[in-house]
Amino acid sequence: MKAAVTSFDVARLAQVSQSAVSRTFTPGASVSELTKRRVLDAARKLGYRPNAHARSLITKRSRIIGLVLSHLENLFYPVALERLAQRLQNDGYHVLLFVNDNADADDLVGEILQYHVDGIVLAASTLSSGLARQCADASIPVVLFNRVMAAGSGGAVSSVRSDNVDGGRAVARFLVAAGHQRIAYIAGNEESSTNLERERGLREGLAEAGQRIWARGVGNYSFELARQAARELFAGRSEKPDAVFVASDHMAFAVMDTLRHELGLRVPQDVSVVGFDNVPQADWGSYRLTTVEQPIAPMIEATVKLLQNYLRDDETARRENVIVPVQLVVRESARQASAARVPRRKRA
Amino acid sequence: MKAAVTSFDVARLAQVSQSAVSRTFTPGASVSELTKRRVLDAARKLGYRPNAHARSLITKRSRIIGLVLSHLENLFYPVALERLAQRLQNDGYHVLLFVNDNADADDLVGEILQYHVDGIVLAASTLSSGLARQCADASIPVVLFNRVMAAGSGGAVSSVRSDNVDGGRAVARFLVAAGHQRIAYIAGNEESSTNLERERGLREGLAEAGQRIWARGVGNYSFELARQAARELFAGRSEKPDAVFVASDHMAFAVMDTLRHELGLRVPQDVSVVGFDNVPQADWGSYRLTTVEQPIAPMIEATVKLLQNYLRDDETARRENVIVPVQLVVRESARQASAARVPRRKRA
DNA sequence: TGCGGAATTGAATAGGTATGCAGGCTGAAA
DNA sequence: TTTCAGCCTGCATACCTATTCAATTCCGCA
Repeated sequence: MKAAVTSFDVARLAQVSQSAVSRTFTPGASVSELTKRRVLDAARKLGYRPNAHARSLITKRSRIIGLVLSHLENLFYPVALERLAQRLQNDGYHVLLFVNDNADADDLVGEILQYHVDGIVLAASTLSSGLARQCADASIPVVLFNRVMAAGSGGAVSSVRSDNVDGGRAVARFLVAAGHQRIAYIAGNEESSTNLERERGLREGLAEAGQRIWARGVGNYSFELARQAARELFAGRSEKPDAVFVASDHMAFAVMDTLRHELGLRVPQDVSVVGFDNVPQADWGSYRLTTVEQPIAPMIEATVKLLQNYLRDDETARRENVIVPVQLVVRESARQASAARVPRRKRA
Repeated sequence: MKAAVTSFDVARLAQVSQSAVSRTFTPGASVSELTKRRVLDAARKLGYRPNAHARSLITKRSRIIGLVLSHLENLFYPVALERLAQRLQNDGYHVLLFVNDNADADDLVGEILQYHVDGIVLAASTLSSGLARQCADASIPVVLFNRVMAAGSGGAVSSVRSDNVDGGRAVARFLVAAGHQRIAYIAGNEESSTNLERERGLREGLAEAGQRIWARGVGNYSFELARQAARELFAGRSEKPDAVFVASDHMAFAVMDTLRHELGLRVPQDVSVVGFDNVPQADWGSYRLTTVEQPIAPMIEATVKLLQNYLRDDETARRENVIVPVQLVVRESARQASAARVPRRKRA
């Protein structure tokens, strides 16, 4: 096993000092063209690369962003992950990934902190206020992606999310306009901010028309539980819902499959189904799901901006809550208002 | 901005030497219960965590695995990623993630090497032989996941993949047994080992029955291109294929949607469709896709084992190519042999 | 030719931890 | 009581790089 090649090895071969080597690899440092070239030559011959650990030890910048993720089976997250990683790579940052299927991420964040990351993005769980304060103390920006912290649990945690309330409201209006009378809701994780906000929006929107949520099930953002919820909503009732708003596309697919292939109902003729997220599959021919789009690109952009502002201004830009506007994408899984018929959105 | 808390701070508060602090956090080191407790107390009060960079600088072990990924929109990869990350976390390793949509990963691996990772998993692209040798020189194990290096391009690179040839052969036999006469193939990326092997298996299996691939399209593992390929295969021909083997589930969904909702064909009555991967969606009611299962759990297990063996034995366990057996999962997207009818596989 | 300022350069040090080494302590065996 | 092994402990050092500071070189200009 060869010993790792260090800047001293390169310096010796290039007949310069170690400082010169370091400066060659530090953008903006003062080195002449000549020595820079000799250093780069020697470095290439030896296969030298600066040691990121030693570097971040002294710079106090690791150029690593910690990312906590879960629900990878819901395409929304892989797609967001891909965008975020790409975006950060372009800025010279790297992603240290943690997958967490438990409730809270405290222990994981503990591990992340060992790496003295430059920032943390939480797209899975939320954070205890203790850990949040610890991150603030260490001047590490934390951004909650697609979720928000329970009020009162202080700490300097920012968040980026889409306008869930407005999305829910838009769905309510859309369904009411189409003449639906018995609108059901299938919830995600009951405690999650996304679910609470979407349901609130739905309720408010229905209230405008003097309606209420006619029936309710819980899918907990899981495919299987959403199937189960759909069965229960439609089984052994004299009157069944005539529309279902499902808190995520991923669950909406489960609901559509169950309605069509298990309960023999037609979508949208017998039941309208509307989802939330607009994942790629929503556009697929088998579903053509009407849904609320969470615009990933702006959400990622906002996330990166929050991190960078914090790193630049150091301490000023704290605790900002960005809300990105959403848009209803109308496809064919839900009945449309017959009066003013909207032209069908063309398929991509 | 508070200065980071170091082992010296903890030592001072706990009235011990810095060595004692270090030993407290080094499993198996020689510390008495008493001092250990005092150190842990002090550490908790100060919120101290060992600095991973400094640690890996001296240990020469970063406990980081570099992972290069792409095609996140194909659920096979997110699911594999989730499993791998979980598995490594349990062993105290962490994943440094790189997303790459270009052809080769050389520049990315260059960046990875800066972090002196303990291992590299490539699930996206493959490696130039130059970089491969450089990794070998640095004693960094490299495992190709779900792909294999072109023969001849030496270097100590291991690989884990499923038995693609056998899978292709199984599909051929299954389709032939069902009486299909005009079997088409829709390829993935033409140069990828997965595609080459799956197509070879199909060809061999058909040859057993005196058949050949009746028609062929290329989807390049993309949803949109697979749609396109399906259109071309079925448009303006007097005779159309009566079965299609698609090189990945992800493309197979596109093909099914196009056949059913655009070309008005019934699956499986008019055309049989078979995929490869067995991603979760294959079990969904709208597709019920007959497909070849790539068993993720064993593949992940093999990957981790390869890495660990290398790290343990240091230099011995190199260049091993693991092939995991596959299995045909029969659902309803393909016609079945009428003679010996197989009982339909129950839905999960 | 001489001079001042700018541009480069090298020596030395810091950053936070693990670990070899030697000394101190305890307890048990003799 | 003496001796010796076995634990613990602290000191000092190494890991690899970025950066400060002082010294040196370079260049144009008078």
